[in-house]
Amino acid sequence: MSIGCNDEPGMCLSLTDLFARIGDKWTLKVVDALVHRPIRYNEIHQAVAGISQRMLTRTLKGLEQDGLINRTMYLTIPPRVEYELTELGQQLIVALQSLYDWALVHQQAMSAARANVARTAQDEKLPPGHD
Amino acid sequence: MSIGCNDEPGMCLSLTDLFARIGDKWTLKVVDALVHRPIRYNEIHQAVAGISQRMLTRTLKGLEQDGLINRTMYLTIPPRVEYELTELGQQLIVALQSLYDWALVHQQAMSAARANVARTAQDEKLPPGHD
DNA sequence: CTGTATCCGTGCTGATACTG
DNA sequence: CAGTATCAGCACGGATACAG
Repeated sequence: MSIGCNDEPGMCLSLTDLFARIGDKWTLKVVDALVHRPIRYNEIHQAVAGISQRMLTRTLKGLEQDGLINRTMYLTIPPRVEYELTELGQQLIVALQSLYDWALVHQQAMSAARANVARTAQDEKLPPGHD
Repeated sequence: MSIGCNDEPGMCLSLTDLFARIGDKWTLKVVDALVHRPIRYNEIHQAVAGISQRMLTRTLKGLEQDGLINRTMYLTIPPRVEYELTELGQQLIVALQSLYDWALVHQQAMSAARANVARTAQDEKLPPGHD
């Protein structure tokens, strides 16, 4: 059982590198916006709350570079650009599912642990034996 | 098929939040160092190439807060502190496995796509039709 | 509509020095 | 050995203005 992030150089590039690529602030959300069907630039912009044009364009470019999405441009007036997941992109979604499932089940445990630590830290700050 | 990052607020917190927690520069590598057995601070420091004391301590604290690892301190001289994965942490490793498998299979495709794009970009910069 | 270009603040990170 | 404290650099991301 290992995820091989400190083994040989070749192994390290896999998970760590994948996270470096899709683990940023927006990529996952943008990908999620494309899950169901091809979708236009502005639609993504609306679907992904809070993203700026700059970041949306950057994220889409990155995903396109990695072969996870396709960009299709229609030279109409006004112009129209659609983005869709490639086969590779769809398979990534599938691979992410198990992690998603884990997160659904265990995020509560993580939050609880975090809250517990926070509470303990609070206690430490109280004057000892002030009863 | 969805990873629910733009759905209701409750869903969005799962995968995105998980990535926010373990998707940073070091967490995965530190976790990987703990996979096999309890391990001491300095051992991790050596196992995870390039990490600074500051980042190692921070990362360990974060993992401990999330309930993914346990810290055990032995008040010997010199002091000795061991870190180990909790049940939760070990289950996370399992969940990461499928993503790891995917990465192993497809990172080549992603790299290829990236290289292809880079080459295309090069072509665009060349003077057209100069034989 | 679909981007690009620029500026700028913030936060992450590494380096270094210090402590129990 | 196992951290903590402080500072400085830089990359990331946001806001805004502009372009095809």
